[in-house]
Amino acid sequence: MDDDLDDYSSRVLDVVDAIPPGQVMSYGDIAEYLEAGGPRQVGRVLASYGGAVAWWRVIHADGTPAPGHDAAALENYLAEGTPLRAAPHIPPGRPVRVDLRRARWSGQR
DNA sequence: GTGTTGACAATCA
DNA sequence: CTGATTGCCAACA
Repeated sequence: MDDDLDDYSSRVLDVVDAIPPGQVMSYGDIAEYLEAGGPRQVGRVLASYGGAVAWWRVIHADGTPAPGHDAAALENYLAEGTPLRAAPHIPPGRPVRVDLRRARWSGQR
């Protein structure tokens, strides 16, 4: 089955896929959780193979979603019930911000 | 082998 | 809050 991915990439995708709805993890958190690589490596993996996982559940340490489709991420957050730190009416030019205070998932809870 | 780039993070101004 | 700077780690030319 899908052993085409590297060991590290497979692990990252596994963690992202393990994030429950309504929760999110920052790139650095995933790297720390895996005790390997760094936030940049996690971003690289998602940029290459993230199309198979809920990449919108992986965001920056500031609470801002990844580029490419921030609007899609917002739709997902509203659908999943992710704690956002902004009104449902987001005017253009306003970066979406997730309430990491509550949405941060420690891989265990 | 060296230099640059990148879906990052933390600190300082 | 925004912008600039530095550090970290791996992939890529």
